[in-house]
Amino acid sequence: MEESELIVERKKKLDELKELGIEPYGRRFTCTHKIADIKEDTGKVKMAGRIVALRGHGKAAFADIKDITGKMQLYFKNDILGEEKYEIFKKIDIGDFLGVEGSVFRTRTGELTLRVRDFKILAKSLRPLPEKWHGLKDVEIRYRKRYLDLIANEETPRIFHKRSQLIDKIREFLNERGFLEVETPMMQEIPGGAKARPFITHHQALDTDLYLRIAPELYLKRLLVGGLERVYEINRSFRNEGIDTLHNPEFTMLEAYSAYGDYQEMMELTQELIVSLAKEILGKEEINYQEQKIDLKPPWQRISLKESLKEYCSFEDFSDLKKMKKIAKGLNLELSGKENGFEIADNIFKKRVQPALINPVFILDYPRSTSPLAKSKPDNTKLVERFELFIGGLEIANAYSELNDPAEQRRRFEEELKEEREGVKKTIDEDYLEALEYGMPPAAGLGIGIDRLVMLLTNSSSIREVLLFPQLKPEQ
RNA sequence: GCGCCCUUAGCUCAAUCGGUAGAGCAGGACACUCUUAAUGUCAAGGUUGCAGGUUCGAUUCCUGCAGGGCGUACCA
Repeated sequence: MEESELIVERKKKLDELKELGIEPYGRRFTCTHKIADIKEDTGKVKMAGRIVALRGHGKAAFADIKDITGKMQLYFKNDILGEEKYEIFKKIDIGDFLGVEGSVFRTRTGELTLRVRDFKILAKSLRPLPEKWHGLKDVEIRYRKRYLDLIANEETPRIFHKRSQLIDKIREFLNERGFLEVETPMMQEIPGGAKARPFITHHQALDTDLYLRIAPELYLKRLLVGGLERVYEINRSFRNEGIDTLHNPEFTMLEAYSAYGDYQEMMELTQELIVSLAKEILGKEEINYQEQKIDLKPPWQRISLKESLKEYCSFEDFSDLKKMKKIAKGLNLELSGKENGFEIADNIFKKRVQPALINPVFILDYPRSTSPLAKSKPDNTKLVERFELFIGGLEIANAYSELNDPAEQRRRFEEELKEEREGVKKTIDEDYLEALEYGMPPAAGLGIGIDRLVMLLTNSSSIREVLLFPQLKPEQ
């Protein structure tokens, strides 16, 4: 590819600097201040950052320099820097990293400005930055070259600060309550804990196929067997499925398990956690998400799956296939005809009910057939003690009372085996069943999609906006 | 996977009922020692995503491909 004229120009300056004996890629520079800490009465200042704007005035110039804490104006003046230094300054481009030294003053217009007495080039930038005023809008470049997005769009670093803060607060919240953070295998012999298509990889030395985990669940519950009563993990899971605004092949999940609890306890914990996160990060209990106002004030509504379908679609009998198919048709749902009652109901739920769940709602009591790791309800073995949490129409959390009866668990796994699914290894995890046979305390388990929670708290419409490097097809 | 839409200068955007692309920013030259989207003057910058087709002529119309966006399906 032909090199752009803009790059040629910058390389020319690079060479000229080298000829003057200036190293354009500097070393350690010790700062006395970050930009945000600089005040009018701050004396001598040494700070570093990236030049983001230049305004020349013949024998003087203003520049804006940016560090992680903010932006400030620099004033370069011929008779302060000296002729020689000023000539070097003229070879500075927007995008260069500079270490500067000087004293603070206010300009005539009142702007806090650093009068530069000396500076060092810390890194020469060879490529032009995106436009200063409109930023970088091309979504593809924003995702592929996130570093440019971070430089050009103020909102982007803000999102990732919030994301980091959120995960921090989750850890704090759980640690305070006696949960132990653990790390369990991402490469698993039998991918369990969900029913998604896994990624396959191969270990050479062991000469065995391994699967990237689709969920950490079965390993975390082995830890309950081992007596670690409260454990959690915040890390990636991988699902080899379609990519859209809510799904990325690798995504971050919180899974937490609490011995001796049940899904009711988890509802309390989940509600408390999310409310406290909103308060800490946004400073309030109301959030705006995609033109919707969401009120997080507890207590949150709890309604069974059946009741929700009754309320929004006026039917409640999962065995009435005829009626459900009619409703599905009315909603323009494409059905293959092979779906069972719940699958149709689930489709109807997703199309009709879920988008209406703006304020937080716990949907309770799912059919046993779709929840092979959940404990049945004592009064109705067709249903399990499970909830999903919806906020802003997004599925945010999934939790249940954990099934700890090994014989029942085996029957559920066997039921599951009957369902064909392409690309999913159909193997019963005997090791897990063995662990249950040693005895696992009754427990509550919770999974929260961290990416979606971040979407909610940053008002992002796509999961890609909250992932630094979302998955895209390779170029070309 | 399917459907619809998008792709023009480094960036942000114009334009063409088919007649050969224009501006701002950035970059270059000159001027300018308090500007802040600095200013003024001048010059430069493009295989209009890629490959074909129709046409005297395609950036525009058509087909295919690539990448992206949105929707839909899979993701219990």
